[in-house]
Amino acid sequence: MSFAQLDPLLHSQLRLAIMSLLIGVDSAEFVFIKEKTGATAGNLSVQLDKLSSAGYISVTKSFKGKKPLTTCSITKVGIKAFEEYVNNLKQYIE
Amino acid sequence: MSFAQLDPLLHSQLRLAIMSLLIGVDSAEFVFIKEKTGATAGNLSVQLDKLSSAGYISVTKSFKGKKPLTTCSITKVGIKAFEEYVNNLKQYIE
DNA sequence: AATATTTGGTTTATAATATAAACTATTTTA
DNA sequence: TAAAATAGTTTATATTATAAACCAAATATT
Repeated sequence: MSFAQLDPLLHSQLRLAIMSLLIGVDSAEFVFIKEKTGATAGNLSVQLDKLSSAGYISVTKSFKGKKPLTTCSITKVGIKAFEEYVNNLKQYIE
Repeated sequence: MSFAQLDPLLHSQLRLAIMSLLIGVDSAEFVFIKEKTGATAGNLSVQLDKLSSAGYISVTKSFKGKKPLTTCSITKVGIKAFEEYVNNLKQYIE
Protein backbone atom coordinates (compact mmCIF):
# COMPACT_ATOMS: atom_id res chain seq x y z
CA MET A 1 0.00 0.00 0.00
CA SER A 2 1.55 3.23 -1.04
CA PHE A 3 -1.05 5.96 -0.82
CA ALA A 4 -1.53 7.98 2.33
CA GLN A 5 -5.01 8.18 3.78
CA LEU A 6 -6.72 11.45 2.89
CA ASP A 7 -8.54 13.07 5.82
CA PRO A 8 -12.17 12.40 4.87
CA LEU A 9 -13.27 15.61 6.52
CA LEU A 10 -11.19 17.58 4.07
CA HIS A 11 -11.65 15.33 1.06
CA SER A 12 -15.01 16.87 0.27
CA GLN A 13 -15.39 19.55 -2.34
CA LEU A 14 -17.35 22.01 -0.26
CA ARG A 15 -15.43 21.57 2.98
CA LEU A 16 -12.16 21.83 1.09
CA ALA A 17 -13.34 25.05 -0.55
CA ILE A 18 -14.32 26.44 2.85
CA MET A 19 -10.93 25.61 4.32
CA SER A 20 -9.16 26.94 1.25
CA LEU A 21 -11.01 30.22 1.65
CA LEU A 22 -10.46 30.48 5.37
CA ILE A 23 -6.76 29.71 5.24
CA GLY A 24 -6.25 32.89 3.23
CA VAL A 25 -8.16 35.29 5.45
CA ASP A 26 -8.49 36.29 9.07
CA SER A 27 -12.15 35.44 9.14
CA ALA A 28 -15.12 35.24 6.82
CA GLU A 29 -18.87 35.65 7.14
CA PHE A 30 -21.41 32.98 6.32
CA VAL A 31 -22.86 34.93 3.40
CA PHE A 32 -19.43 35.58 1.95
CA ILE A 33 -18.46 31.91 2.11
CA LYS A 34 -21.80 31.01 0.60
CA GLU A 35 -21.21 33.30 -2.37
CA LYS A 36 -17.62 32.25 -2.94
CA THR A 37 -18.35 28.55 -2.77
CA GLY A 38 -21.72 28.65 -4.49
CA ALA A 39 -23.14 26.39 -1.79
CA THR A 40 -26.73 26.43 -0.62
CA ALA A 41 -27.23 27.84 2.86
CA GLY A 42 -28.35 24.48 4.21
CA ASN A 43 -25.40 22.58 2.89
CA LEU A 44 -23.00 25.26 4.06
CA SER A 45 -24.50 25.25 7.52
CA VAL A 46 -24.05 21.49 7.82
CA GLN A 47 -20.46 21.50 6.57
CA LEU A 48 -19.45 24.41 8.80
CA ASP A 49 -20.81 22.46 11.73
CA LYS A 50 -18.72 19.45 10.79
CA LEU A 51 -15.54 21.47 10.46
CA SER A 52 -16.34 23.21 13.70
CA SER A 53 -17.00 19.96 15.56
CA ALA A 54 -13.62 18.68 14.40
CA GLY A 55 -11.97 21.82 15.73
CA TYR A 56 -10.79 22.81 12.26
CA ILE A 57 -12.61 26.14 12.33
CA SER A 58 -14.20 28.33 14.97
CA VAL A 59 -17.66 29.73 14.41
CA THR A 60 -18.97 32.81 16.17
CA LYS A 61 -22.59 33.87 16.09
CA SER A 62 -23.41 37.50 16.69
CA PHE A 63 -25.47 40.30 15.15
CA LYS A 64 -24.76 42.83 12.45
CA GLY A 65 -27.23 45.50 13.45
CA LYS A 66 -30.25 43.34 14.02
CA LYS A 67 -29.45 40.57 11.58
CA PRO A 68 -27.71 37.36 12.62
CA LEU A 69 -24.08 37.15 11.67
CA THR A 70 -22.03 33.97 11.55
CA THR A 71 -18.30 34.49 11.39
CA CYS A 72 -15.82 31.71 10.74
CA SER A 73 -12.10 31.39 11.04
CA ILE A 74 -9.63 28.57 10.67
CA THR A 75 -7.89 27.25 13.78
CA LYS A 76 -4.31 26.08 14.26
CA VAL A 77 -5.56 22.51 14.23
CA GLY A 78 -7.38 23.27 10.99
CA ILE A 79 -4.29 24.74 9.37
CA LYS A 80 -2.26 21.70 10.34
CA ALA A 81 -4.88 19.32 9.03
CA PHE A 82 -5.17 21.25 5.80
CA GLU A 83 -1.42 21.24 5.26
CA GLU A 84 -1.17 17.55 5.94
CA TYR A 85 -4.05 16.87 3.59
CA VAL A 86 -2.36 18.86 0.85
CA ASN A 87 0.91 17.03 1.38
CA ASN A 88 -0.76 13.65 1.25
CA LEU A 89 -2.76 14.66 -1.78
CA LYS A 90 0.38 15.56 -3.68
CA GLN A 91 1.30 11.87 -3.62
CA TYR A 92 -1.70 11.28 -5.81
CA ILE A 93 -1.35 14.10 -8.27
CA GLU A 94 2.33 14.65 -8.86
CA MET B 1 -18.64 31.42 -6.92
CA SER B 2 -14.97 30.91 -7.45
CA PHE B 3 -14.17 27.24 -7.10
CA ALA B 4 -14.24 24.93 -10.09
CA GLN B 5 -16.34 21.80 -9.83
CA LEU B 6 -14.21 18.74 -9.05
CA ASP B 7 -15.11 15.70 -11.15
CA PRO B 8 -16.88 13.55 -8.56
CA LEU B 9 -15.66 10.40 -10.24
CA LEU B 10 -12.09 11.39 -9.53
CA HIS B 11 -12.68 13.07 -6.20
CA SER B 12 -12.69 9.78 -4.36
CA GLN B 13 -9.64 8.49 -2.58
CA LEU B 14 -9.57 5.05 -4.09
CA ARG B 15 -10.48 6.02 -7.64
CA LEU B 16 -7.93 8.82 -7.52
CA ALA B 17 -5.27 6.37 -6.34
CA ILE B 18 -6.17 4.00 -9.17
CA MET B 19 -5.91 6.76 -11.75
CA SER B 20 -2.70 8.02 -10.21
CA LEU B 21 -1.22 4.56 -10.51
CA LEU B 22 -2.42 3.95 -14.03
CA ILE B 23 -1.25 7.29 -15.37
CA GLY B 24 2.33 6.25 -14.62
CA VAL B 25 2.29 2.84 -16.25
CA ASP B 26 1.30 1.16 -19.46
CA SER B 27 -1.09 -1.17 -17.72
CA ALA B 28 -1.57 -2.79 -14.34
CA GLU B 29 -3.13 -5.97 -13.04
CA PHE B 30 -5.98 -6.16 -10.57
CA VAL B 31 -3.84 -7.73 -7.87
CA PHE B 32 -1.11 -5.14 -8.30
CA ILE B 33 -3.58 -2.26 -8.00
CA LYS B 34 -5.12 -3.94 -5.00
CA GLU B 35 -1.76 -4.16 -3.25
CA LYS B 36 -0.65 -0.65 -4.09
CA THR B 37 -3.90 0.97 -3.04
CA GLY B 38 -4.61 -1.27 -0.07
CA ALA B 39 -8.20 -1.65 -1.22
CA THR B 40 -10.33 -4.70 -0.62
CA ALA B 41 -11.03 -6.74 -3.76
CA GLY B 42 -14.74 -5.90 -3.62
CA ASN B 43 -14.24 -2.19 -3.35
CA LEU B 44 -11.62 -2.23 -6.06
CA SER B 45 -13.86 -4.19 -8.39
CA VAL B 46 -16.68 -1.67 -7.95
CA GLN B 47 -14.46 1.36 -8.46
CA LEU B 48 -12.76 -0.12 -11.52
CA ASP B 49 -16.20 -0.67 -13.02
CA LYS B 50 -17.12 2.93 -12.44
CA LEU B 51 -13.96 4.25 -14.03
CA SER B 52 -14.43 1.84 -16.89
CA SER B 53 -18.07 2.84 -17.43
CA ALA B 54 -16.98 6.46 -17.63
CA GLY B 55 -14.39 5.55 -20.24
CA TYR B 56 -11.55 6.68 -18.00
CA ILE B 57 -9.87 3.28 -18.05
CA SER B 58 -10.10 0.14 -20.13
CA VAL B 59 -10.37 -3.21 -18.44
CA THR B 60 -9.40 -6.45 -20.12
CA LYS B 61 -10.23 -9.84 -18.70
CA SER B 62 -8.10 -12.77 -19.71
CA PHE B 63 -6.22 -15.64 -18.11
CA LYS B 64 -2.75 -16.02 -16.69
CA GLY B 65 -2.35 -19.72 -17.06
CA LYS B 66 -5.66 -20.88 -15.71
CA LYS B 67 -6.32 -18.00 -13.31
CA PRO B 68 -8.39 -15.02 -14.24
CA LEU B 69 -6.42 -11.91 -14.99
CA THR B 70 -7.86 -8.41 -15.04
CA THR B 71 -5.66 -5.84 -16.69
CA CYS B 72 -6.36 -2.11 -16.58
CA SER B 73 -5.01 0.86 -18.41
CA ILE B 74 -5.89 4.51 -18.51
CA THR B 75 -7.48 5.91 -21.66
CA LYS B 76 -6.94 9.25 -23.38
CA VAL B 77 -10.25 10.42 -21.98
CA GLY B 78 -9.05 9.33 -18.55
CA ILE B 79 -5.79 11.19 -18.87
CA LYS B 80 -7.61 14.34 -19.89
CA ALA B 81 -10.07 14.04 -17.03
CA PHE B 82 -7.26 13.42 -14.56
CA GLU B 83 -5.31 16.42 -15.77
CA GLU B 84 -8.33 18.67 -15.60
CA TYR B 85 -9.13 17.40 -12.13
CA VAL B 86 -5.60 18.16 -10.97
CA ASN B 87 -5.74 21.64 -12.47
CA ASN B 88 -9.05 22.39 -10.81
CA LEU B 89 -7.85 20.96 -7.54
CA LYS B 90 -4.87 23.28 -7.51
CA GLN B 91 -7.28 26.16 -7.12
CA TYR B 92 -8.16 24.75 -3.75
CA ILE B 93 -4.73 23.90 -2.43
CA GLU B 94 -2.37 26.56 -3.69
C1' DA C 1 -51.03 49.02 9.25
C1' DA C 2 -51.32 44.72 7.63
C1' DT C 3 -49.11 41.46 4.54
C1' DA C 4 -45.72 39.88 1.42
C1' DT C 5 -40.81 39.25 0.60
C1' DT C 6 -36.11 38.99 1.75
C1' DT C 7 -32.28 37.84 4.79
C1' DG C 8 -29.69 34.72 7.44
C1' DG C 9 -29.65 31.02 8.75
C1' DT C 10 -31.03 25.56 10.91
C1' DT C 11 -33.20 21.06 10.74
C1' DT C 12 -34.54 17.16 8.44
C1' DA C 13 -35.37 14.10 4.60
C1' DT C 14 -33.45 11.98 0.53
C1' DA C 15 -30.35 10.52 -2.79
C1' DA C 16 -25.77 9.18 -3.78
C1' DT C 17 -21.45 6.99 -2.40
C1' DA C 18 -18.06 4.31 -0.40
C1' DT C 19 -17.07 0.17 1.64
C1' DA C 20 -16.91 -4.39 3.27
C1' DA C 21 -19.21 -8.69 3.82
C1' DA C 22 -20.85 -12.50 1.59
C1' DC C 23 -20.59 -15.12 -2.31
C1' DT C 24 -18.78 -17.76 -6.77
C1' DA C 25 -15.63 -20.40 -9.48
C1' DT C 26 -11.45 -22.35 -10.12
C1' DT C 27 -6.94 -23.97 -8.53
C1' DT C 28 -3.49 -25.31 -5.59
C1' DT C 29 -1.97 -27.54 -1.41
C1' DA C 30 -2.05 -30.82 2.45
C1' DT D 1 -10.40 -35.63 -1.39
C1' DA D 2 -11.00 -32.16 1.60
C1' DA D 3 -9.20 -27.61 2.89
C1' DA D 4 -7.50 -23.40 1.77
C1' DA D 5 -6.00 -19.99 -1.37
C1' DT D 6 -6.59 -17.04 -5.63
C1' DA D 7 -9.06 -13.85 -8.34
C1' DG D 8 -12.38 -11.79 -8.55
C1' DT D 9 -18.14 -10.18 -8.46
C1' DT D 10 -22.52 -9.09 -6.29
C1' DT D 11 -25.10 -7.29 -2.77
C1' DA D 12 -26.13 -5.17 1.59
C1' DT D 13 -25.06 -1.52 4.79
C1' DA D 14 -23.40 2.51 6.68
C1' DT D 15 -21.87 7.10 5.70
C1' DT D 16 -22.07 11.32 3.25
C1' DA D 17 -23.43 15.06 0.59
C1' DT D 18 -27.03 17.82 -0.64
C1' DA D 19 -31.17 20.27 -1.05
C1' DA D 20 -35.83 20.91 0.45
C1' DA D 21 -38.51 22.44 4.01
C1' DC D 22 -38.63 25.16 7.71
C1' DC D 23 -38.01 29.29 11.24
C1' DA D 24 -37.49 34.00 13.12
C1' DA D 25 -36.72 38.54 12.35
C1' DA D 26 -36.27 42.51 9.30
C1' DT D 27 -37.53 45.14 5.40
C1' DA D 28 -40.38 46.39 1.55
C1' DT D 29 -45.02 46.76 -0.62
C1' DT D 30 -50.03 47.92 -1.04
